[in-house]
Amino acid sequence: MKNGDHLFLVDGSGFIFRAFHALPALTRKSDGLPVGAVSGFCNMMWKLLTEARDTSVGVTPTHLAVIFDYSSKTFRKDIYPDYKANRSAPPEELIPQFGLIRQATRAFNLPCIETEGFEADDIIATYARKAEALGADVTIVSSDKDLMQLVTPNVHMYDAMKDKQIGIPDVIEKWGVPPEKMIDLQSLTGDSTDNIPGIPGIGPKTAAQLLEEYGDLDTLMARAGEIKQNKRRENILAGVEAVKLSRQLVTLRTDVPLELELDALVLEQQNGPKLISFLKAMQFTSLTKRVADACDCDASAIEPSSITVEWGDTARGPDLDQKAETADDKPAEKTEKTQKSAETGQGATPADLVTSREAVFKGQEIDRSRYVTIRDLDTLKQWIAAAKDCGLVAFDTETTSLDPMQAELVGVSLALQDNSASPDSTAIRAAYVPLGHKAGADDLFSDGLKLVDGQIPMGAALEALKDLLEDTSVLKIAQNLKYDYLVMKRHGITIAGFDDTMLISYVLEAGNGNHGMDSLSERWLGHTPIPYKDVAGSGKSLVTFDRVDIEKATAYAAEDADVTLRLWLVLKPRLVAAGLTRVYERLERPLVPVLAMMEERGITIDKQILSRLSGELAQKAAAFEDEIYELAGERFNIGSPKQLGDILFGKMGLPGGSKTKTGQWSTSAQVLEDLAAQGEPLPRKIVDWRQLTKLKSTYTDALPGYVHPETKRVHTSYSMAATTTGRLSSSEPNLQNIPVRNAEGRKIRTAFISTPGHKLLSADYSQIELRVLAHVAEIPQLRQAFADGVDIHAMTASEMFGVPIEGMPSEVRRRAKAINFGIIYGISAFGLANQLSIERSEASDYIKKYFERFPGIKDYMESTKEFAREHGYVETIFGRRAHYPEIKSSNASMRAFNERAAINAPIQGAAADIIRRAMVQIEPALAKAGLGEKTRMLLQVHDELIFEVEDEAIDAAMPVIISTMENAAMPAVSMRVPLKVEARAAHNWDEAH
DNA sequence: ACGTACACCTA
DNA sequence: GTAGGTGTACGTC
Repeated sequence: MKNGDHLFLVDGSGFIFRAFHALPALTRKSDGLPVGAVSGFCNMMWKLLTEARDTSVGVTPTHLAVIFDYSSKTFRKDIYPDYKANRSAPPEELIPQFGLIRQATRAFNLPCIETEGFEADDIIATYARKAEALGADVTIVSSDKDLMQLVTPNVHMYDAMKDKQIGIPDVIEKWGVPPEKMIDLQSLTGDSTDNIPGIPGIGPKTAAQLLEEYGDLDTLMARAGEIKQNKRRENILAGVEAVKLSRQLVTLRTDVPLELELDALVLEQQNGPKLISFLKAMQFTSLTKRVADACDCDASAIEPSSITVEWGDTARGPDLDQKAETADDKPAEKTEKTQKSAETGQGATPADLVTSREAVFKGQEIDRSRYVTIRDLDTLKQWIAAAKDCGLVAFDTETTSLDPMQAELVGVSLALQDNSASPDSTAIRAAYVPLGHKAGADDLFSDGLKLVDGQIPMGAALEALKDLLEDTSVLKIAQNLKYDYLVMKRHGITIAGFDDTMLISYVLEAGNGNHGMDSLSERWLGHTPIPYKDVAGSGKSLVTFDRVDIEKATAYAAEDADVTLRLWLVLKPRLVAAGLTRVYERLERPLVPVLAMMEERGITIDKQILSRLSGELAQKAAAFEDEIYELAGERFNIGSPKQLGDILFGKMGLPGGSKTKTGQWSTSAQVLEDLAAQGEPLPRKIVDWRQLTKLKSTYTDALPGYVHPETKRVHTSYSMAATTTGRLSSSEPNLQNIPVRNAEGRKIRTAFISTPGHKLLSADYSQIELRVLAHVAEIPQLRQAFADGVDIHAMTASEMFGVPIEGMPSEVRRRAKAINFGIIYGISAFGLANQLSIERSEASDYIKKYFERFPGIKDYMESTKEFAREHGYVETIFGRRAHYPEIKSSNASMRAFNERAAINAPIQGAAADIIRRAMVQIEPALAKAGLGEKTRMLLQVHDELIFEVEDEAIDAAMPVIISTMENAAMPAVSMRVPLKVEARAAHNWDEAH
């Protein structure tokens, strides 16, 4: 930097607050995301960059930086713990804009500067003085009086909102003292917003007058005794210490360590498309147009960029910015021009919210006496209006069943931040709206159940709630929202614009405990919510929620909403601070409506097929029972491992293979197979009997019981937050473990059928986990094999054993296949030996050989373990984390187990991420192809998606589904290995698979 | 009535 | 060797 250069220093943090209050409250059209300050910032930056010369600044910048506050733990806080202590939390609408303005800065290709321990003002002061010393001119884009001490003949300030330059005369005019006396003046006056003490009774006018009279602060303090006014003299004499402290606080530091030198701030060429991409995402149409014109770009050809906000972009269609996202643009991570070290941030940043929110809510007593019951429509409407005003409401439903497909709505609860007391109040109010509480004897001798008086009619309440729940500009917060989503969907309401505290917790802490509301409440709020059984009883005395009296229900239900809101306030900033917003917004939140729809659709099963199968299985099992009793010489309960063990290893004296951890003889299939191999007839029959009875009890007998009385279909329930790796789980019934591996079991799949005029279409990823492994561990041979489409297990065998692929014995391939799977599972010699029924030493040799042939695998395993030990978690290529808190356990087997799991998680988890992405993208892709009504996704089985497709649409749907799935990793991650999907359609699941 | 162990189904 | 859920037996309360 040299004489004649002109450095612009933009006070980013100051601008945000100023713009927020000064400019109209603009929100993004599509989803109500508040963007007023962002808009003001972008307009100002564009103006500065393109026409600064024509404004009152009068010069064009050669260097420019945007400076932000980073840490609330500044050196001022060390000097004076109460510094900025009475500063309130920023308004909710401002919160998402802090991050957006940083993103805007990067979109403008400008350095975005923040340094831990210092405020933006100190950084600005340091740059300004350095530049000045080199002979450059400086313009500080800010109107903050705290910066006025920096003004000199070469350093000006610029109030962008008033388009007014501020020089020495302007400072004198405004404050009555020249810039170099601003420190003295501020030391006397103090600053109530920053909690800087100063002298009571002395404001800017008096301070200026005193400084004029005595020259400077030191002289004034030395001669304070001469002041005539009694009160003023006393105050000043009593405030010597306060003035000293204040002077320290208001004096800007000019020695901040700078990571970016002045020369690094040189103004670079604008990247038109990058900027337009951001502006389009913000939906700033007129500025987009101006920028496009100026840089001669075709804005319509540029995709909106991926932006990350703390909350509010809920209504964004799942594919809106999907196409423009890139793997390198992760949230809250360093970019090359961002100086940032870990730790907390300024009142505004997520990191600071993490600290402050936790401090407020952890252990804060929850006052249930404030909960209200809403019994009339007017009051409900008032609450809804208040919710709209806040833009934020916690919501919960109370129903008659845990199954959302069966549940009848009994009431809803709401919780709001109570802003009536003061704008930054952390008080929360919550209410319960009973809608379907019933009372009366439910027997033959009475009139039966009657609705309790004092409840809003269901229809009217739903109509009012619909207005709130479908309004994307109000963020609905729920715990396990998929449940409430389905319940409300069945009542004609499609919730839009939401956050789910369960999913936020899952993204933050998968692997650390569960994510149910009660445990989250204990963990984060130190509060135990009323147990459900205290309200509805348990066991024999259990009643459905509609029979709970309304007063009790209010305490329970309102508390749920209250706790949910508190959890959100505590957890949401953590998400941003941890850089996990993207995982949450891409892989979790958009899946909620998708899964809800899948659950609602269900799948048809043919009860007759199952019933016939059940009969066959019963007969076959009975035949085995006779033979078993014959061979055993007595009747016993074959299903009891204990009794079976006594027969086999006690009475019959067979050689016992192994014991279970409780000391019982193991009767596992493995042990029985071994005995059968020695020529014993009984164990084989036990194994076969078990298989038959397993199929009967778990599938053919149980499945018909899950057929919904009205839809006549089976509606599974997916859990989004059950696994550590990111996989879904399925229950009631579990449709992810329907038999497939042998002919007898596969018959059960034939009972899963399509409705007339449709077929079931099954599309599954081929070898997805090995492909992920090839990608993450960068194994050249594996990548090549997948690129060439060769048999991966045969290739492995060939590499390891030197056997040519042509004419390879199946046993050789089988071993290689087991090893490949073993690798994914975090191989151990013990496990592999078990799997292949070979000696440990032999398994050990295989593993050694494998590592020699594929050294990248060993590297991957070691580095993954190291990462897990260091961080306590591992990450998928999409950024999802899986936590292994026991990875450093002193128990060797526990430690080894955690290491294997940690090795597996990035592989299994990435595969899970990929299919999640596919699921989010698939319905829009089908809709775009005009197949939305004809193709319905029904089930997910980890690497497989099952659709029900109209016969005539199958040929069109199949390529859409295949390409969406094969490209699902893109563009977030560009896989170095192709993904392969195989699909087939048939009348039943067995033939389709 | 509820929790745990065992066995076994899936990817 | 990874990740799940469910049914049965059997213990405890």
